[in-house]
Amino acid sequence: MSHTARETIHDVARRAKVSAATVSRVLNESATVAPGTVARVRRAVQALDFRPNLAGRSLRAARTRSLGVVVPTLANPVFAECLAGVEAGARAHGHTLSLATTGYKAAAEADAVEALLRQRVDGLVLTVTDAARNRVLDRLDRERVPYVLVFNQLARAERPTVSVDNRAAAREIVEHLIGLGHRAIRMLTGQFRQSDRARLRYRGYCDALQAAGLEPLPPLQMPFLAPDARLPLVEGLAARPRPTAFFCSNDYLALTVIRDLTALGRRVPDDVSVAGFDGIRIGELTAPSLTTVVQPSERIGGAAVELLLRRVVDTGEVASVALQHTLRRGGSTAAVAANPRAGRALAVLS
Amino acid sequence: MSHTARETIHDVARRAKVSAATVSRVLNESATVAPGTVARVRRAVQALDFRPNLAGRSLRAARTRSLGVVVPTLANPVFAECLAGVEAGARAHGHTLSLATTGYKAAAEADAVEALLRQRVDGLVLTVTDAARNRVLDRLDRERVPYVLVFNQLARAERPTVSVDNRAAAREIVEHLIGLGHRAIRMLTGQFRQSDRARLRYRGYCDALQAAGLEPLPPLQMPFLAPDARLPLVEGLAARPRPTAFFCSNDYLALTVIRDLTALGRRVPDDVSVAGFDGIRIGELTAPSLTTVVQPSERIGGAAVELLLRRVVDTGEVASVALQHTLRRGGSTAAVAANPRAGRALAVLS
DNA sequence: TTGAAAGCGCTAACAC
DNA sequence: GTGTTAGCGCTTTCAA
Repeated sequence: MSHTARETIHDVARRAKVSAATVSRVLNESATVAPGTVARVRRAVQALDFRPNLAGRSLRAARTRSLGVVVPTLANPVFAECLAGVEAGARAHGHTLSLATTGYKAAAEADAVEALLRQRVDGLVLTVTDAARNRVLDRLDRERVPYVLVFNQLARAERPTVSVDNRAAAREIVEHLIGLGHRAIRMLTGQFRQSDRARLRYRGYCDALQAAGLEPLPPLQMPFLAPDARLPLVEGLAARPRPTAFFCSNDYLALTVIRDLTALGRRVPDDVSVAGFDGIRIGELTAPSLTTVVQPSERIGGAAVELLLRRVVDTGEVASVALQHTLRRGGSTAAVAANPRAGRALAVLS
Repeated sequence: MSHTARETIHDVARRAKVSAATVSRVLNESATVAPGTVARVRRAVQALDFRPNLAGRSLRAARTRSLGVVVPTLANPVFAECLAGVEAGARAHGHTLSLATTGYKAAAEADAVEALLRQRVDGLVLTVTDAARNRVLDRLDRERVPYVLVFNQLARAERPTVSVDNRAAAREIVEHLIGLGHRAIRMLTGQFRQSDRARLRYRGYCDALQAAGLEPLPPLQMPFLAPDARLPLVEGLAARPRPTAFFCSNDYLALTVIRDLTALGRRVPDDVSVAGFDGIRIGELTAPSLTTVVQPSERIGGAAVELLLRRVVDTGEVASVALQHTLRRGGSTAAVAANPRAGRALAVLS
């Protein structure tokens, strides 16, 4: 054993000349204890520097006052921001947090959840690749483990989620691009298989184009963090009609794409416009700031914790929360002149 | 209780017609068990979908196979990147992770550590405001709790740390600025009280200026996330000599400063140069990319876990690791012409 | 190679 | 109000 063995509740009891049960009552304020006794116990706790062992407590009490969080990656700040919200919420409610990441892999999702359940977390906050068909979530349902999905969104609210309206939001930002005069707009996403959000956002993209009487183009799917991630982009640039704008399924991808476009000799926003989705804080700091859909990621995390701890979840009623998104009209989106020459957007900062 | 009670090790034992002790031995591979018995036990585990309760295990075994992480904030991606490294390391070693953030507040540091110790984590990875004089760390030392500091750096390696050589790295980046022709270079930092790293980096700044025969200027300290954070910057711009470059104690601050400078009508890098410290990934994606010192943040987190789990830490020998930094020469740092007119840097992209 | 028994630290049920 | 008792689920002696 590495660190020194600590006093137990019995040591405190002995010193305060009470029973262990009474110490427990004082510590948890779980029953009325005579003021004098409380004082003696508190003094003993202080004197011995007593630190309750939560393993003992949770074994007996069958709850841990801990929550588990499962997100695909921390490399994308949108998840870090959400995590910050979850952490603050958990702390506000006196709960601790266990964290696992999955790298967008379904097998890793199962492992992460399993590890968290062995710890007997009181609930889970997670973002999964596909919320609609998901063995892990099916299991959680069967075992009645309270959980809330964040960012994931379901058609008929089959599971508890906290998200924005992805489809409507995507439609809005693409309509914004269309409003700027763009006609050839292409969507760039991660692997659809890995993100139900991306699929919804693609539908929003289609909605916007169709409403404007334009033909939606197939999405360009990029691999997650792959070295040759630039290839699909080169294809996209070569395709006809020559795109004047790219709508990316998330901000992190959008920033990468802007960098790659620049490296390929295209000027953003002068030659081509790029819009994102997420509203990560860093996107505000680029100049001009990234045009995007802003999700309240931190509040999404906080709301998930509220749902979980208010026990709204395991009373059987599925509570799905849709939070409001906003648009950020950054300067990175160039307006296209009324009749742009094909493949060349005029640089008019919006 | 919310979720259904699960089978215990005794249920498995009964089904496999062995004792609980034998099941434990199979699960932990802690003793040789007859092959036939192993098979029967494994089958029973499968059939019952047995999930060991880690609370029971840790109570008895006096170890949890969990690590605690304490960082100031997740809003700054440098900590998220480090956390990703810690998480991957912990997972690779079969450990789970508990997370707490402190908002750079010493009181919150104490609370976070206390909560983690009640969980009896096997070790801690943390970034504190001040590693040299720190009651919480003193306590951890006294109680022989294994821990490793990340990013914090100490003069005489009094405590185990993983960091870059902050002073030398800061000196290098400032020398880079000087090499570009800058003479009036001002340092912008968060509150010194909240970051020993910032103090070391200021010394590196001073080193560079003095070596070049220039007079170091006092640092401009900005409050963490305060709404009036722009004020010190306005002062800084007004001061004489008029600065042509700012060295920021971290990238997140640098990006904020670039945004604020732009809002104040200064063009970066044309009118004024800005350099950062950290090398957060997003900084690469801005155009032109942020000039900065790159710390291997993810590797720092991973190395901390290695130190912790290799038990290098609690064998008494303090192991401090200095990892190599690199410079990223972004385009955001303008070179100053040989004899710049006062307060006006010429826009020559480096 | 396996089982029986004890106990890790805590709290809930019951008695007084 | 407070103490006694029992036991949460697991591992670790010890004995066979």
